Amino acid sequence: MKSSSRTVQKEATRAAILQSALLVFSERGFDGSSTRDIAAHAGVHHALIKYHFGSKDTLWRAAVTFLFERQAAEMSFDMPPGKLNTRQQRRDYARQVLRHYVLYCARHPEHARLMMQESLRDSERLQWATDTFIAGIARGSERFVRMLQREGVLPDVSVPALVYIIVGAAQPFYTLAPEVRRVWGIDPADDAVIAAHIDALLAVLVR
Amino acid sequence: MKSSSRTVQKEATRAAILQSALLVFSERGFDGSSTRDIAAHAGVHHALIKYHFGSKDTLWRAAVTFLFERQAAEMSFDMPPGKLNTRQQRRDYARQVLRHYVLYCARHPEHARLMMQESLRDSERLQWATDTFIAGIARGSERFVRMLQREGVLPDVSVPALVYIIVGAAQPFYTLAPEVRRVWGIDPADDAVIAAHIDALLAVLVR
DNA sequence: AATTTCATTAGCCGTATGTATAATGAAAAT
DNA sequence: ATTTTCATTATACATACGGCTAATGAAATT
Repeated sequence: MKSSSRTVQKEATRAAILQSALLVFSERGFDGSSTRDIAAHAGVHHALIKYHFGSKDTLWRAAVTFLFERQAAEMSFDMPPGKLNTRQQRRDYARQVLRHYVLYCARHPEHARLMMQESLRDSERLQWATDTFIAGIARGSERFVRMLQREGVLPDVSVPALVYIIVGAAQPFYTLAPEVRRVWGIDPADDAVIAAHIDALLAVLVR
Repeated sequence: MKSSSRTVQKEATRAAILQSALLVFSERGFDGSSTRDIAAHAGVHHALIKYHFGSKDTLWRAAVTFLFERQAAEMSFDMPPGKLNTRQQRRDYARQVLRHYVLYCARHPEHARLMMQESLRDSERLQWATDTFIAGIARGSERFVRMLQREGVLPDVSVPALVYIIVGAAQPFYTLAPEVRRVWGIDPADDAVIAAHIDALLAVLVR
């Protein structure tokens, strides 16, 4: 565990580039982002991107990996063991999971922004992201939705459609925050606005 | 009304460029799209973009104008006059409007794709689009939602949140079609899949 | 104190970009 | 038949891009 002055600075530089990449990639997409912009935003020379990440493509993959690992760390879809016996308990659990998911979307809108950019068209990057992260999450979402369907919390309709309805109800309000601000004059980063959105989402989805 | 051989060909070229721009802009975003790509995809020389549209920026505005004018032509939020007296009539009207909106999203996924790309960050283009088109549509959506709230069809919660929940429930299933295909193995362009999505959306939203 | 390591920077290369101007040639007008 | 119009193409230009190599210099090691 070496933590020399140089090593610390190196990690700081790497982290700064990664954070800058998250922001730029999520707002401009892969093709619209330039490594020079990302480097400038991080306050370093653009050659450091090759040094720390190898290439623009590898940097993108590192950014996506960071996003999904953070999501896995902040979100936990695991059911509390043996505590989901009654229907009311499962409904409360559903509410809690949805609430946490919306809060994650609100706190980290760049996650959905970046992935959305890549999911608009098929590409090798999308294939890698789906194989590596999204497919597993989708399987978890499917189990979650089916459980709620068994309890009558969600209607007994197409599961993929329901998953995208839930995700679509949660994400766009924050990913499209610039539009929301302009059109509605409210700020999706405001805690009160987030609370109102959670209320609305739970009122619509959970019954 | 002149329709000489040259004029006809000119309009055909203009239309080909516009359609190509819709596709490329919607998949790659403004910064990620190149006028040479758009021209090549339309099978014409890239200098014709300047000739017909002036600049890349003006071409983008022309594409957006085309999208919203087509939406206005294909969608009609106007209520059938004097036919919305009973609560059941209004509920059926809500179902019909939502059904048509989902069908529009399914038929023309490039519309939401293109606008989404631009709504991820604030820009002069977003400001122009909101002022010119989106603000008016938002006001119509607000009236629509409030009407459904009065009827008890939608819960009495934040209107902007509800609008984005509805739009988010309808759009992403089609804008993110490449992801849906990879992750779920179904095709959101398939009529049966669309019908299932509409059923799911109405079951969740309209009560 | 001398040497080595290595994170960072400077700068080049081939290509791609948006835009502008001149050239072309077939259709339209005379 | 000749001239004019104008949609289209060819070409040029300055800038920006991703990727790469060499230079730098301060920290780490000897």
